Amino acid sequence: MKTKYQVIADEIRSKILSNEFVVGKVIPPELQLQKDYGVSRHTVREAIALLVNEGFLRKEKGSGTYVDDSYQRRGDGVSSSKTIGVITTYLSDYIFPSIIRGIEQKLRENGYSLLLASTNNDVDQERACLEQMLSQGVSGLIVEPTKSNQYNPNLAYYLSFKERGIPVVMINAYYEELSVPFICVNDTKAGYLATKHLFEQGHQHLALITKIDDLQGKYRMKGFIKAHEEMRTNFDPKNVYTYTTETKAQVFETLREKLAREQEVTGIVCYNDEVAQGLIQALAAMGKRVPEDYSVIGNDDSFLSTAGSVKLTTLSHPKEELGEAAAEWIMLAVQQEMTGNKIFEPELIIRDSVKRITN
Amino acid sequence: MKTKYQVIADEIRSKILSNEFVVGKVIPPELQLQKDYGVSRHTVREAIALLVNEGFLRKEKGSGTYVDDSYQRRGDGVSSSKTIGVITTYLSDYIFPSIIRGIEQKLRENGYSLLLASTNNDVDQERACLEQMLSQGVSGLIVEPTKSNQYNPNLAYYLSFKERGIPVVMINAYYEELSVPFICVNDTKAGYLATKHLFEQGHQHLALITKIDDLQGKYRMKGFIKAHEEMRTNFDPKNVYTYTTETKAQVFETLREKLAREQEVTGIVCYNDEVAQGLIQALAAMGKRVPEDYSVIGNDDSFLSTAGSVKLTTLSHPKEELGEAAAEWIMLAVQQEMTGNKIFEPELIIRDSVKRITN
DNA sequence: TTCAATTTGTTCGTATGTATC
DNA sequence: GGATACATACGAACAAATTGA
Repeated sequence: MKTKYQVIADEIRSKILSNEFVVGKVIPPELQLQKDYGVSRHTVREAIALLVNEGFLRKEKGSGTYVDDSYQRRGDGVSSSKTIGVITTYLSDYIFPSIIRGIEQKLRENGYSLLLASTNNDVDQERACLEQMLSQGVSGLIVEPTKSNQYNPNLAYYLSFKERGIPVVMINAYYEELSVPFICVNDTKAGYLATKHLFEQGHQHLALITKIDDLQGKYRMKGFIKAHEEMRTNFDPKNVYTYTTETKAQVFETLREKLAREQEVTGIVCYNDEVAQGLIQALAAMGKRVPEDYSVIGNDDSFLSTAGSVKLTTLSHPKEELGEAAAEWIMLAVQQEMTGNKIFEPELIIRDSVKRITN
Repeated sequence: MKTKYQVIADEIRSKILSNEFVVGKVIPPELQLQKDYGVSRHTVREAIALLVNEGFLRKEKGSGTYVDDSYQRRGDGVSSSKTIGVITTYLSDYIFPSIIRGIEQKLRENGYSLLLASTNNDVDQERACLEQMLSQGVSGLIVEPTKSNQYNPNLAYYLSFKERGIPVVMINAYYEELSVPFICVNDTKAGYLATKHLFEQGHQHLALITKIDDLQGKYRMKGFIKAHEEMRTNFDPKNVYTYTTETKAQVFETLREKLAREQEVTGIVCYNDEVAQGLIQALAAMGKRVPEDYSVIGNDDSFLSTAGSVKLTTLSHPKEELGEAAAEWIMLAVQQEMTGNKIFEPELIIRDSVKRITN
């Protein structure tokens, strides 16, 4: 269990790293902190002593306790000169290993080191990762945002990087509230191409399964809608099934019931290959086959698209290439050479999960 | 005027420097010093805290306060940096993402950072990685050895870590020339269990495909041989097919010719699931089916074992758990608490790629 | 310049928790 | 298990430096 003074020290450290306590300014006096945290002055002093030792604070008798930044230029962390931080949601799943591989490869070729952390798509863990990167003094940061379509409580940390002149680039998605450069796939187009392909194969009533806690899901839905508009077709909002990281496990249960009632639907656009393969299994459990009974289309061209019993029609994703692009971007940015956003265009990859329908 | 605790600290420091308090020995406990100097315990603790900070003393809870000599090598690598280097052969392939995930998870939970690099199983790249880790000043290193069964030209670097007091632990394999602690799977047993299972299912003539540039392949072969000895059966050395990282691509070509000539062989033990799935595809191209024509057994229980058309009978691998164990080991080692090697025992996982033969 | 308020520094006392031998 | 030794936490008092009225 953490001791009181450690907890208080952690909180103060967080406030420093998120720029709530600004470098060079005083923090509240001991008496105030004592009241704030409901502890004795001794305990507050222990916490402060810890942070002074770490180089986050500096005390001046009679005046106050000031925020210091000497922790950055101590031989403590890694030699910050050529270290790039990488924060992703997941490490071992899906296409993430490929992206990380692309980043690592490129960085090491150029003599940079890679400091890695993952958030498991949880904002509290994201905060911990950001604090880690700030204390380690990385010279650049590549981030895949956590829950990019929800309000993010860690924006202060990102601003903190900006104020310290540490470049940040986002991959796969970005926080719309924040003007941070990004390297993404054109997800609207991906959703559009998937939907259009099903229309072209003669499907008239489509469903969509999409994730709505991240921006990719939102944009893929946007493409789904755009294709409908272009076809001058209306779609039934009931046929849009949404889920989040937390409800992922239950999505197929609710879907089975609903799909049984919607007899018209013949084509289903999926958020990604993982969902598409899950859907195919769920359909199989209902006695429905792909592509005979339903046409299904995935996204990301992951190993899952060719791993299951049905080879998925899907959309391409740059993976390694995206990782390499992010690495190159950040290395340029560290040398003060800023470049613009980069957007990869997805392409349709036709395999076996879509059937042509003729009326 | 000097404060009381400064005076006391000065006296204790003098006693250390004049060898009255000998390096490595305990100094009198707080209660005693309190009486000696006629002050409160708190004052004694202030004095001791000062000296601990200067590196003259080291406190051990429940035991005592010891004289330390770390003040002599200050500014050196003794710093409390909390960065662990991780070097693996591959990042995005096979079971490696899971292992890395296990390491990352555990390290971050405990406030450590992870510096990542990969060698692509190439010793030159391994050297670059090791140099990077040394210059970054990591406080511990987790390594999956590159070509562990071949002479390694980078042993000097590993010795360099040892000299600097930076703990190193190897995972999956180790360099036999080097006495470095390791966390591995019992690969001999894995090979043995696989072979034994085929015997038990009635197969009498077995082949082995194994990788011989790493130790795992060597040990898995050892298990293969051990099972034969136990069965008092001879095996034909012609039926042992070996490959290396560089010849991996061609292994199935040579195998197809040879297997066509060896009519007796009905069961094949594979180095891992990747090879097993490749074999199944190569056999399919010859018009042979698994398990009807050949029984095949994989290793590592990777996602590949259930991804293909045939679900593989294989052997378990701890993956995440191994990563976590490595992380825990290195964190203990950084705190000078050394523990021994750890060996995970594999278990047989029966799926569909082995057929029972009756004569 | 002085003075009072504020803030950190030093020192005492006491009680309880927890690791080690 | 019990004694020892360090760890955490509370409370109180006065000292010393700074700040701003």
